[in-house]
Amino acid sequence: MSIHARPTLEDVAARAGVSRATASRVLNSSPRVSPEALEAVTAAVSELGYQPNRAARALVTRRTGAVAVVFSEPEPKIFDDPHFARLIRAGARALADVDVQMVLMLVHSPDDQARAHRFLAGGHVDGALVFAPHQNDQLVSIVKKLPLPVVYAGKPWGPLRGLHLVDNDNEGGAVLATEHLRSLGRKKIVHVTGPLDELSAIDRLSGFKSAMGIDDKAVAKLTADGGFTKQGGRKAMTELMAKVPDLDAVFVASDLMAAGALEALQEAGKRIPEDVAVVGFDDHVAIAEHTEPPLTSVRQDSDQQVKHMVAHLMKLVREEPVKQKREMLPTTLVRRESA
Amino acid sequence: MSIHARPTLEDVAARAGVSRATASRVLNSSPRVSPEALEAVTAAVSELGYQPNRAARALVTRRTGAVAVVFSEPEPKIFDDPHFARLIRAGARALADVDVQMVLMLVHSPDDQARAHRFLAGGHVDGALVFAPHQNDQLVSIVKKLPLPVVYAGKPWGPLRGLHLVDNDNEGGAVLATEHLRSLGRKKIVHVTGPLDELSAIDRLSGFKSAMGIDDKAVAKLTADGGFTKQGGRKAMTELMAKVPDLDAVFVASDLMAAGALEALQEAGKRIPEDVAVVGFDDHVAIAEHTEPPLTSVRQDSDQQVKHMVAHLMKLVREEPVKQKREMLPTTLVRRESA
DNA sequence: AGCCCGATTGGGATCGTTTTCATAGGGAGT
DNA sequence: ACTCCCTATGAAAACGATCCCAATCGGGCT
Repeated sequence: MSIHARPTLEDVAARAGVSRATASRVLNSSPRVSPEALEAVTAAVSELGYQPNRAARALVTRRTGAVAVVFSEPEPKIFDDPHFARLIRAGARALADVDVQMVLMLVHSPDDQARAHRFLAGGHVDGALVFAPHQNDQLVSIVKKLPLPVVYAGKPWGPLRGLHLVDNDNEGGAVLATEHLRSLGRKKIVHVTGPLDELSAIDRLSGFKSAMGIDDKAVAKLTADGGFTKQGGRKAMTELMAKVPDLDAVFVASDLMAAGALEALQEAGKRIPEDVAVVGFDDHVAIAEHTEPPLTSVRQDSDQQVKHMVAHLMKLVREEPVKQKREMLPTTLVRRESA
Repeated sequence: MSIHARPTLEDVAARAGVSRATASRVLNSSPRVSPEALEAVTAAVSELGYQPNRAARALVTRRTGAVAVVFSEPEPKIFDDPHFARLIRAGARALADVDVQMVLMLVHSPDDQARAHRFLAGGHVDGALVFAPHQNDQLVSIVKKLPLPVVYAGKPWGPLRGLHLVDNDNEGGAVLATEHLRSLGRKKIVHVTGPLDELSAIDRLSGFKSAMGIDDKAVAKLTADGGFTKQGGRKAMTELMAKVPDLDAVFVASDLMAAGALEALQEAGKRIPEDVAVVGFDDHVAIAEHTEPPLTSVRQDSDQQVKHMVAHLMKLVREEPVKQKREMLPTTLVRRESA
């Protein structure tokens, strides 16, 4: 090995006085190595600052050591919603922890879909984490056909048969929120939903419904769609105040919408929580702690979700058995001042 | 080639009736190949749906086909500031366009720095795009020592000798903004700065100073630090209203801060733009178009900046000559209603 | 002593490319 | 007709890991 070249396994083996094969076994923590060999190789590795060559390894193991993280979302939301930034960050971290490279793909247009298809089919990654909540998302049908391990974030639309996913307990969280409002003695509770082409929004709605013990017809009178945006939340809240003038509590299906709803309520002269109690969803700290008053919210731990997704995916990639295809993460209520 | 295995170059060559070497030459668009061979190979490639094996290629070319995109930013900002989401997205897109994988690294803690160092030194990527605007950022000194092509976004702190970077014309943009306010006949113009441990903030300040034609002492009386956050902008604005009660215009060094400043002004009963004209910086559409009133702002095109960074980096990676180490992108004024 | 067995080990093939080097095949120039 | 060169080609050697397979080495039994 020349002075400037990076050391290879050969160099390590030479230094440790063993063969390449043995050195390799140490690196892959095979049990069939003597303690002395193990020590010698370990020492050589750290003395030389050896780092395995990914490409060489990938070539022979037929694994790339990279996974794709795919966000399928019509253009603009990725900018506005801090939720995405958080998920991306969680992904970067969780994957780095298991020493896997993350290939980030943001899919907006049909063009992007085609590109994603080519890439995923091209064997450039060992698996994929897919964030595609919307109904009729072409990407999901594309990905389903691929012979590639995939773990979804939340339920994608369509049949779930055979899909691996990690979901938050949206329904349970909604029940928690609603029951909390009821336990405060609130009688007229309304609900700002997310876009109903996302199952997370639907699940939250159905949690609300069941905690209220009402049917579809009754529920329609108590809800409005806020589209998971701040503006939308504001608008939906205004709408609900017109529809249900005597409302005294609202469960809003996301913190971002709740921030909008709070503004609408306050502009209408309502005091929070005296006149109207408000509960959000996400417990997105950057939002919930800075609203006026601070927002009571249902906590879903996205970091945790992504971590589970990664762990799950790595099992699939290594063809280890997984206990269950679908994991459900609990949600909890975080009380602040708005309810 | 078996039925399910991905085709290799060997398969392509066989089908085209040439040797592996010739097929390879076609793929790398070498000039030394006959038209017939070219056509035959091209046809075979598309018939078989061949995609080169990255690992094999990486192994022999000693290039990974991946670059790191590194953000060095104390924890929380990455969530709040939509600017980051935009940069990340621009990076993902620009790199996908040149068929290079992006490895996203978010560096917050010293631990992260160590990890980044190991990774970058480990030869896992061909180069890096570095976003590290702050003073005394350890990461920059680490990265500088690495024998790795690097392109910075904006000027990192410290000596620029030998560094490659793509910067926005912050100073020019600030001049544009300030002169626009003067041309409206405003007499008492103040400035909300970004954190002065970032050179972009300093450059904007110095543009303001030179357009106002005043010295450091005078400038101190007309400025306050808003830290590039919304809350900070609000606070700085309040401070300035106390310091300069008769102010009739403000140039705010970012749109996010401008949103906060607008709130502060309006709560103090000022009409925009009648009483106080406001100009922001960034032209971050998601913000500037939705403030009340819509915000006049200095446009810097981050997508373009990232694209240039990628192009620049790829030249370095391929060891092609670059005309100039430092590129400066123009900024323009976008008029809306706030000034 | 002779044999077997399990535990370690090393040799060498292999993964799919790129790239060097040698060679074949023509046309141009004398 | 013979050389000279230039172009297009193919054979084969890398690149740096993993892993199959055979070989070695003791130790425990018979």
